[in-house]
Amino acid sequence: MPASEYQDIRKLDLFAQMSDDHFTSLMRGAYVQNFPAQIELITEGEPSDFLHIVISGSVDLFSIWNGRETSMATVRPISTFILAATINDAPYLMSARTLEKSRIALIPSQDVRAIFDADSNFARAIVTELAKCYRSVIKAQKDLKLRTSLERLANYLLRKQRNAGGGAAFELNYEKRRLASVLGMTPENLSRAFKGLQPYGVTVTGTRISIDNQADLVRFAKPNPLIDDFST
Amino acid sequence: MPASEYQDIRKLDLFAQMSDDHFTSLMRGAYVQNFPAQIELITEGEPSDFLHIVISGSVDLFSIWNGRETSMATVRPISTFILAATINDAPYLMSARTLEKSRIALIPSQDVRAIFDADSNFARAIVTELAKCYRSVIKAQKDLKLRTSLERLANYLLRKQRNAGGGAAFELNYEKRRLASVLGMTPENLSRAFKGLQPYGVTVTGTRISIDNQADLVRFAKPNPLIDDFST
DNA sequence: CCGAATTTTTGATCTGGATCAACCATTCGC
DNA sequence: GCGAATGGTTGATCCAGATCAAAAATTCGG
Repeated sequence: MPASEYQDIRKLDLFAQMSDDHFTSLMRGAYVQNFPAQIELITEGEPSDFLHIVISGSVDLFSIWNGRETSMATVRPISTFILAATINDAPYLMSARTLEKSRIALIPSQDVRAIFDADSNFARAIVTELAKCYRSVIKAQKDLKLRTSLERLANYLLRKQRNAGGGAAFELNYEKRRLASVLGMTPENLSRAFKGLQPYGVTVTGTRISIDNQADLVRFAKPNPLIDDFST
Repeated sequence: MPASEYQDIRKLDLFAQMSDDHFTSLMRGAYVQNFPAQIELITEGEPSDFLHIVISGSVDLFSIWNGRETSMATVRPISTFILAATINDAPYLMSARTLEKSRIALIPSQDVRAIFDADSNFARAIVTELAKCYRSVIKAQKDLKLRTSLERLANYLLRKQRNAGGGAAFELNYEKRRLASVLGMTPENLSRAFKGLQPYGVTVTGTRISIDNQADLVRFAKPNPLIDDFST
């Protein structure tokens, strides 16, 4: 692994406080890889051999039962996924695929468990991360159960806008059918939903979104930190 | 706190392995209270001052947005709730209210965080518990998103049957309206769903369920360990 | 650049489950 | 034991979103 990347990982909340020794031994078995879009990284039911960390890009966690598929969550940089399975040495509950070109770090699960027991700062950080993951799932569930698809899209656009820098126009960086899946709806309904947001000043040109009337859209979307704020 | 309850709490996975000293000091700041039905215990958005443990009765975790309310989970004895908020010292994401007369233990969150740092067995137990909670939420979400209400009920009955010893007949120990809420449907639809399972050999007499054709019901329900097995 | 494959959009229809409104069946307080 | 409250069932209607079908737009391999 390149030294610069090594330092980048070291800076993550998860690893920042642990001892040098432990960090080094954790990284000895780790590697970082680039993946194109639409690559299946893990499959539900398999044993959890590696803790995954999204360095850049984004990953869709999804699940299949009886021929039906549903998207469960999106993981964005910089965050781990399948931490719970790693910790409990249990099979993955979800499959994961890249939504776009992504850079992923993989750390052997047994190393994570071993160092967890040896380094209390690392243990503390794991707990914080796990609690964060738990809370984001709850937020996603609230988004899904309390909002219509139109409201979900409106709030998604506002979040996206914010982490694109806050300007009126920004790029949607994946295909609309993927976005539909992420938002828990069909491509047809996403298309209709975009039309439904026109009265609130949203214009769509290909993958470019423009929010022409911020106040109106916010009034309609009613964003709420207990659903939309990923930092808490 | 009565000695028997003290022992019950001590037996929880979360507290079983920690030192006597630390357990005692954790309990010193704790108190136990009886609440009537329909009392709001916590409100989403508030800071998480106490870790809650349901000793008897049951508690509904729910959330409200824009005038709409949805039930997120039901907590039954003996288990904790809002552990993630306690650990991260973050605001509650859900509100909680008693469904029936309930006895609840409250442990100051700052004590939990302090002992977490001092007792590594407790830290380990917290992580395991948190990972378990995370995985149950994921399973519940898969149950909800991938299955129809009829399929959810069928799988619920099979799980319940297994817990009750595996015999063909067993008692439903919930009121049906509570069961409906747990399964994420209205009482009306639960009633219809029970009728819908008759062709698969399910008969209902009051709160007594009888599964007359196990193979048929299993073939319809398609239970899956990655959704229905609460132990992993 | 061109034709084919893939997305996206639009329109029509269907469906699972919610809601509303009655009507039975228990349970409970007096 | 009786009326009232609560819980459960049944039927009718409604709605968000899925599905199906087909046209329009875009992307991509050669």
